Amino acid sequence: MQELVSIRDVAKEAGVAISTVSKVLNHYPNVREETKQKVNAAIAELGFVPNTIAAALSSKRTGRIALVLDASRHAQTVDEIPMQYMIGAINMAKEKGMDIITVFFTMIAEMTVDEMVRYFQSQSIEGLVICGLSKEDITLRKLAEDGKFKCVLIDAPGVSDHISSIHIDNEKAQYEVAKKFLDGKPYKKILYLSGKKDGYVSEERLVGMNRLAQELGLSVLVRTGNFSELAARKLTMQYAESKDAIVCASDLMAIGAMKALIDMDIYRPVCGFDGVSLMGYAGKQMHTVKQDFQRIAASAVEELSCLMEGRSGRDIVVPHKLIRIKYLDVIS
Amino acid sequence: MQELVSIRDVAKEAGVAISTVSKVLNHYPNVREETKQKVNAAIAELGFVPNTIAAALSSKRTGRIALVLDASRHAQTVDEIPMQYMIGAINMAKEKGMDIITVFFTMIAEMTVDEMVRYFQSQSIEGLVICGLSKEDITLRKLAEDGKFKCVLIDAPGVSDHISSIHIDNEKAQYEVAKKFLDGKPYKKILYLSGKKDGYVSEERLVGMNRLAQELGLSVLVRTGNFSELAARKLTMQYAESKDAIVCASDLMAIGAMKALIDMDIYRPVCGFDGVSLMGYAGKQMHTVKQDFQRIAASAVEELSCLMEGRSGRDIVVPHKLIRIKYLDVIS
DNA sequence: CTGTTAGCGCCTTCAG
DNA sequence: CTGAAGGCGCTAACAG
Repeated sequence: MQELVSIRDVAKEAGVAISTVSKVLNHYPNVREETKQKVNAAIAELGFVPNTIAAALSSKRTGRIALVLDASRHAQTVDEIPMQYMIGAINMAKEKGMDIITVFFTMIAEMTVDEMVRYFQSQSIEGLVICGLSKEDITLRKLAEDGKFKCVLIDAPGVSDHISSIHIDNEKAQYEVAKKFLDGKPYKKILYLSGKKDGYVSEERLVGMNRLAQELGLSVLVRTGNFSELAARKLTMQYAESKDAIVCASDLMAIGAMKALIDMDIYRPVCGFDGVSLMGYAGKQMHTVKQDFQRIAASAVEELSCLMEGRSGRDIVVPHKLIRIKYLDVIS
Repeated sequence: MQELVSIRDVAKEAGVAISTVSKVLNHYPNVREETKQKVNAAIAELGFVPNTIAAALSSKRTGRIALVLDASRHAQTVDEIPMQYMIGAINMAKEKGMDIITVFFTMIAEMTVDEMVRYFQSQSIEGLVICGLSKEDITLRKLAEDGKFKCVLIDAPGVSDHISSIHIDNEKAQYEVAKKFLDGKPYKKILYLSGKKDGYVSEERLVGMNRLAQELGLSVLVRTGNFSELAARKLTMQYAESKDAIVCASDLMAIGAMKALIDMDIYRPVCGFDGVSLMGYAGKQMHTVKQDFQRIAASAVEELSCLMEGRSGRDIVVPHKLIRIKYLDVIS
């Protein structure tokens, strides 16, 4: 019902062999310019569309990858970050001529490593971009390390021959944004809302914060907010009164903190991390790191395509920016 | 590198013919329970994973669909609605054993109908779920009507033998939410921020609003906000002062209006439409229609799978709810 | 109810 | 540089 014209027809039309058409399709080197022209003319003439399914079956290379992400971890939030990842990844995949499907953590959460392998194999997936793998996701971690699939981890370590890692310099970013926020100000007693207890990025950010504290002689109370807006809200209500300012390891927690402060009817400056536009809706102008999630995901897909061509895994650090963000506006 | 065990091996292991294995795999009726057991045992034993690529090539049925959506139309917003669509669609696709890819309007915006057809054909796509097709998207509309692909349109009309439409009753929803918002209140002069000038859903919502106005004897000033937060902001600044209340055809416009009112330092009640959680961040409690975008997308995928099995297109109206929403909370 | 036999559309050695 | 031939893993008639 769909495919009417096949490589066979093109070959006939161009007066060449099937394999020759295949060769020009796949940009093989050894084809005379002249025949290439003929073939391309025939392709255009017939409106031929190569059948990727058949190509995949034959070549054993599907060019299919999966974007694995968490769309539910933060129950109370909007979905800006995963959406940005998707946009970046999907666009890059298209550019690279790869096929990409999206898989949510929840869809595979209950599976064993083996079941995951089968699931992805049955989909003919060759590579994975995994966003925000946490230390607790041991099954997924094993899947990555297992070696059946090439992997790019966003915001998680674990480079090997078939795994790359891509992330910002969290330590530096936290240091810088907090410094810009605090330096030269009289705020000395800081409430720092950290992410996860043993989270990869959380730990790095905490190191950055501590380094700054040392440097500026701050006293920092660290509390674990689990990247949760609600937890941040509660912690703020509990600890903020006696502090001068609040630094958060994520924008979402910054929003929770800020909303809490409003409800408490006290003012404390708040500093975020991520640069989501949702920040602009929270009320006032806020300092934050700006992560370009679209670009990060795009780079991840690019890296994955390299891995699939045989290159070895590597560690990629992408740059970040510092901004202040407010409703409908961004100030760099 | 991936598929080690094939249907052939299973057949050998089970001591049956290849086609028999295929039959149990595809749940054909005429297989003796006993042999079915044997085959399944062999499958489990060998950890066999059917290769969907080969199956698709052979059967000419790929079970692949595309979710086509707009992730950029409202430049200034977060991406809650498209994300909800994706989650609903992807989960249902998995449940139905279908393969789903996401395509953004921007990726195909410049294409002709023909190019779109080829693009989807090359991806072996058999059906499309198109979200928020507007009257201006004539190329995409033609693609849908062309008949090469089964289509389900979310929030756009156009039922035919191969096209279904799915949406809430916009007229009723707008009537109801505005009624709940206004009935029994002294607000008589209403500013109504409509969506698009000739938009499908916009027109219906406007009808609902007008019906209510008639009924309650309201005077309604209608202005077109294009579903834009910024436009709503401007219109509010321009017209709100002399009005008693503002009714908006989308949550995003409601937020724009509300933020404007705050900046103007006047108070006017605002009513929204959609029920996005972003509303909760905008400041105060707001009335709104609640659309369950996840369910809508899930139903769309389900409907598409029916279409692909040969059923004719139809018009599906899904129920909506009315809620009041505020930060981290929903009041029904 | 089960096995045999052609392909699906393309890629890929291998001769020519 | 080009063509012929043999699959990739599976499905779908058709025989048996």
